[in-house]
Amino acid sequence: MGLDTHRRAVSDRKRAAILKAALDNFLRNGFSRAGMAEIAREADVSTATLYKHFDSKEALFTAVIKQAAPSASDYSAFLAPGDTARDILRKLCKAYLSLQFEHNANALMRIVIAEVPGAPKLAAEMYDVLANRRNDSLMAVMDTMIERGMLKPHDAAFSARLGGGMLKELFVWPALFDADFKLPPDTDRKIDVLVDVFLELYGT
Amino acid sequence: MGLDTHRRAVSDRKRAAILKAALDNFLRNGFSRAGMAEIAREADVSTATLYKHFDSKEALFTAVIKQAAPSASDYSAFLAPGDTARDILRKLCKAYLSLQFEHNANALMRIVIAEVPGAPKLAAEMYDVLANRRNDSLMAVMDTMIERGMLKPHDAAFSARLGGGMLKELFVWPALFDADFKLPPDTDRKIDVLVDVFLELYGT
Amino acid sequence: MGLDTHRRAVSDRKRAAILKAALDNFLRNGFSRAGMAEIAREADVSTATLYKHFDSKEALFTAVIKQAAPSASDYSAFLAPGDTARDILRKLCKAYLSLQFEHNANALMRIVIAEVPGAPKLAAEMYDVLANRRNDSLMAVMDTMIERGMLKPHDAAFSARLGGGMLKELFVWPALFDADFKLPPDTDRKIDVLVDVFLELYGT
Amino acid sequence: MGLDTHRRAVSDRKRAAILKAALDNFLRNGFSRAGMAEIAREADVSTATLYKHFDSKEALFTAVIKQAAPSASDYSAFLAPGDTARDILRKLCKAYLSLQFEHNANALMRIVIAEVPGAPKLAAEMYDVLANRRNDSLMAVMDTMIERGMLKPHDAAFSARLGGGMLKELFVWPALFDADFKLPPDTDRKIDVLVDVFLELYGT
DNA sequence: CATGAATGAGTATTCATTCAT
DNA sequence: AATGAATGAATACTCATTCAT
Repeated sequence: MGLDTHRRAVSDRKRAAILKAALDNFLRNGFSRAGMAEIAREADVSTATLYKHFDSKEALFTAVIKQAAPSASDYSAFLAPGDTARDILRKLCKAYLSLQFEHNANALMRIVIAEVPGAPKLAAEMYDVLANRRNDSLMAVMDTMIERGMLKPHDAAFSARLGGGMLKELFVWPALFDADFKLPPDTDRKIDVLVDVFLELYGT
Repeated sequence: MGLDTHRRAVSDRKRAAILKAALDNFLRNGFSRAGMAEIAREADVSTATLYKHFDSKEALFTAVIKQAAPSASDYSAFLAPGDTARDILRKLCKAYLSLQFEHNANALMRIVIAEVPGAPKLAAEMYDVLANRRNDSLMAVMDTMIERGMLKPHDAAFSARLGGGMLKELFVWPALFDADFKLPPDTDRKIDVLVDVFLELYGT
Repeated sequence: MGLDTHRRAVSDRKRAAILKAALDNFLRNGFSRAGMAEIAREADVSTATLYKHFDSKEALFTAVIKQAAPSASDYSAFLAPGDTARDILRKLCKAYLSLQFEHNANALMRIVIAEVPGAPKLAAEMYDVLANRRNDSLMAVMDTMIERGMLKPHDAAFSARLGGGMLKELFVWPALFDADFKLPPDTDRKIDVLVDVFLELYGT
Repeated sequence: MGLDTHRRAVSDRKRAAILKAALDNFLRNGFSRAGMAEIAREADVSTATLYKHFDSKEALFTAVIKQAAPSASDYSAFLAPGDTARDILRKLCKAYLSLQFEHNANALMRIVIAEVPGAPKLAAEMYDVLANRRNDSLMAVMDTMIERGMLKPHDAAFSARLGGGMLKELFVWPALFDADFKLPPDTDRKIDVLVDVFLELYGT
């Protein structure tokens, strides 16, 4: 038991080290230029051990993506009692962006997109996580806001996409084409404008 | 002289053949999986000749992208005399999408995005062509529409991005993650909804 | 003591399991394609235990071969009282072939032959078992038949080889080059012909 | 033309060098232990060039075997006018053995046998060359000897196999299990004995 | 004494690029 | 100017063997 526990612990530590090294390497080099030997070396692990944990380069990549991909956070936490619709929408936007700009989500998306022709399934999964699920979360929040009379009744599935699309246009799209893109200083102001537009359409 | 002319002509023809073969190959395989030997073979040219024309795989890639990037069409042609604002906006949307979905623009964007870390300048140029210039064109149209009283006065630079962002969200974003994505059958209806939203915001 | 006995028994059982698994694996895959890890797994034993019993892959191979080599059966049992020379020779042939085609003797020979350059001593031993000893047995039977007047006096050491050679030509040689070779349906008829030839040479 | 001729010549020389180096290497190491890089180095050629000439290790091996395998010589040359049956049979035996013991035929056969489980087709081809075709040649000679009254009428297809089987038993079989086996000094005497046996069965 | 995770050397194959003709 | 054969470095993956627990 003590043995097994220890082994499990060591194994988990190695697995984590591999995932970290792999994330670094993939971010630096993309998928095809990343090298298994280099990843193993950077994780202080032999190549064989690496392959014990992950069957192939693709499997490793998938694991990296799945771990690093921003999981859909629970936006319902944003429905604080005293907040106005404007407050909530602002917070949603900021949460969306922080989710996207932390954890290297933009860079990972670039890599996934690069692999679309070779790994369509992976790309589809990523799209599901990055777009569909996050949209569902947003939609749930809006439905609640409608129920509470904070937004006028409308198709929240659509307006959620609309909101997401506006954010992407201003912040994600440029980041896709520029590895050095950072959220600009006037981000808050831009978010305010977007929220205004949204409220003009759907506010009560 | 006639000889030189002839040689030049032959050389130009080969260059064109190489560019075409390379485009095909990059679209099929992405950058890293594309092969210089295969491109040369498909262009009916020796590898040495290929390297006479393009110094490296990267140089060839850059040339291919620059040539293939869809040039910003002149949207001003859409300002037909008898059209309503709704008519014009609809046509704009369709023109935008046809530009995006023909000539493999989605696939090209995928490849460029994939190479962002390795070729940042190229990516920036592409973004300029694919986003900024097209936005400028859209903005010009909208400015005219404002002048003509078809839209209420507003910041057209912003509303043009808003419109582009909405289109991308519904049609370009999914295409980025799915090589087989086609414009859905209800595209026209969706465009109508987007136009409605736009007009609710900016219509007179 | 009882403990030691028990341990010894367990150890012997594991050793036997390893040998069995190894034989299976070598027969399926040949020497170089066989894998120590797979053998250990199939023997329900850890690789370390496997190496406790056998120092190396080669050592394991040697042990497997030595155990699996068909021991020279006692052909003297075939000298039944009422049988004619023809009867006895027929039975000898059939016994020879059954020894060769059961217990994977052909496959074993293939593997040993394959490893001749790497394990010359083992191969020599195998040849001794597979050819010399069996020939000695045959020779002994023939000497007895000569004594009893069932064959005319001659060099039995040679005629025994002659008989073995004829059988090998028809049945063993093809099996060496075809893993799926089975004894043909007309085997008995062919044996009769061979016996006829033999009797024409050495019969009384 | 001059260019092409030169290139062809260089290419052929390299191909030959590769085949020679590969033969050496396969004989030394067998199939699985042989290394493409080492073969390339020994042939003074890059690995890529090696792969230009032969698609894979298996393809190279097949080519080596096919080139080195002793082609069925034309035994009809042995039917000299003044020779007795005994003379002819002796010469046939010697020719058979010289074919088998030159050109490393025994070692090559060992390698092919080793690869039977992994490359059954190759093994079948080898068997055809090494056994069937040579037997056909022998049979043809015997048929002629029968026609000329030098042997009594009989099934030459069978007697040819019989003769081949006897030779194999004495000379090829031991060579298969002993890489250092050489034709013994009393080979001629043994051949004489075999010929005697054969003539006792089929002589006139 | 048994375990199985870890090792690291080893291998076939590919590909952008160069160079002799 | 054009060829295409040649290069050699690079890479994902395997496997017999060892060692800490």
